[in-house]
Amino acid sequence: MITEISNPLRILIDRLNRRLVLTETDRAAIRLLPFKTITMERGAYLVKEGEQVKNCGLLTEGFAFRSKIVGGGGRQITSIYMPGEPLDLHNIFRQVSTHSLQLLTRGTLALIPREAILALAAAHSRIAMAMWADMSAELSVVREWVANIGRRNALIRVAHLLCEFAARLEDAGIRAQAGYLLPMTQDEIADTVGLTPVHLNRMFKKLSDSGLIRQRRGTILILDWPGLRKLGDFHSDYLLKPAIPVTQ
Amino acid sequence: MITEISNPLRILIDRLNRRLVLTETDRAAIRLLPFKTITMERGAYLVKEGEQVKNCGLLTEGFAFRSKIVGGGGRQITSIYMPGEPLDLHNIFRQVSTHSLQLLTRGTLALIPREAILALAAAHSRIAMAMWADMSAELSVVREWVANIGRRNALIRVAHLLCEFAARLEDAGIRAQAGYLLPMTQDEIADTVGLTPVHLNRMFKKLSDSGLIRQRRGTILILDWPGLRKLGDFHSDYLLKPAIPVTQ
DNA sequence: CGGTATTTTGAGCAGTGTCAAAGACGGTGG
DNA sequence: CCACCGTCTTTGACACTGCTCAAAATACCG
Repeated sequence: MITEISNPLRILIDRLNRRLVLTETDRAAIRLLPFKTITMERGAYLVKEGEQVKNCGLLTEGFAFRSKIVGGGGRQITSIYMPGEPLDLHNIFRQVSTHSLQLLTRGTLALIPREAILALAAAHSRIAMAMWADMSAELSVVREWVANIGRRNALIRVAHLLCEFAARLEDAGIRAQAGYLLPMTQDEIADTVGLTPVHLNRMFKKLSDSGLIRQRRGTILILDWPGLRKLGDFHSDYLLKPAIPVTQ
Repeated sequence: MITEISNPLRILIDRLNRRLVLTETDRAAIRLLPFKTITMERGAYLVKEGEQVKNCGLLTEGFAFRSKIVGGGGRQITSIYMPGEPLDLHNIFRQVSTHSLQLLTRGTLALIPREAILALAAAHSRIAMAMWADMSAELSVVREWVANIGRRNALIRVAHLLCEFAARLEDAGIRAQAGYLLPMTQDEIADTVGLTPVHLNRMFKKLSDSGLIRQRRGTILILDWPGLRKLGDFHSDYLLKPAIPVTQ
């Protein structure tokens, strides 16, 4: 039972199937993918900026993030990945990664050779489409981040991010609307929303003081979900929607 | 000859082929896609936030952009599209658009029914993969924008955007490194880089004063490309790379 | 229990935004 | 061809958000 659930390929199938309904043939093909499982520590690099990408990682446990270092030395996090999400479907079409991918917590990954994924997609169009759809969902989130960072002030920006995490965790089947474990330091959150750690901290305090959340290291308690949602200008419509069936 | 070149489906084939090499069968299938051509004025909406998406647009002439309105009324532009680029491969997997798509200039589009694209991709895996790869390239640009807006100051941010446009235009076969027509008002550019029009204007002036560029309405002359590149912390590696062949 | 990483607070400052008005440009109608 | 008008750009003065630097307080870990 546990092996069933924790089988990485099963997780991948479920995930893709939520994007676009797969046939039994598709599923069977995915189940044949070669992979190896590894466990890595918090902070470990899966891919470094400028490195060759050989594998596509599937995050079976733990959290990860993608980041980019700019000229001045600043770091910007451009995606956060939650347990069960496939990584690096992104870099699959390029030889060299343009940013880093690291674990936010200790985590377990299934590494699938890039070539195997490409061959699978080439052989099964629905799988290619599901991966395309998965990337489409990710793009949608990244666009929202552009809007969030570009056009919302610090307080709203932080509130928005907290809402997004809650919503995505719920999507992943983890109850989070009342609060959740957020395995990020304030430094990391600051690099996600384009603020200074110091200023981020002040915004957290403001959110706490207004009774919307309560926070301890790594934990966010949401005391007033509607309020946080409203303040954060959060509308979940940019997130994943139910899969569409493809009638061929 | 002209019909050859301006045939929207030929443009689409070329574009996808740059992402991932297509076979003759794939090309033939694309050539059979139904489409209708329309010409629209500057500012016209292709899709509005919240609207149903029925077609996938291919921009044969002109420029377009995608934008999102946030709660406070601000607008953030999340993508700029150049002539020859396919639009809305993005929204193809969702019933309702989460942002608007508008023309930046008068432009011509080929509208291809969403269903036809989906059926095509389902029937030809390489085409699905090419579209996926195309979206991957777009995601890469949007990520860079997150880093640009989140972690670079106003001056660098603007310089970076100007470099990106030059590079993308060159990619599209338009000589631009010495200067180009940039069909955007300063208001629009400001909404792209997350600045106020007033402040954007000052940054433009600064770039002019330091001899890097010269600008007149809608035209950017690049006087010192290496200098602009350096100031703008611009490295083109996040942009489109040559297509990879798929050996199946 | 000590050492290190993280969070919190303070004070002062810089960068960017706001508001307002003047200039320039480009299109239109007479 | 000119005058007018609306849009876009430019400039100024000032306010405020968010950043910097520095230090203290707190949590975590061996």
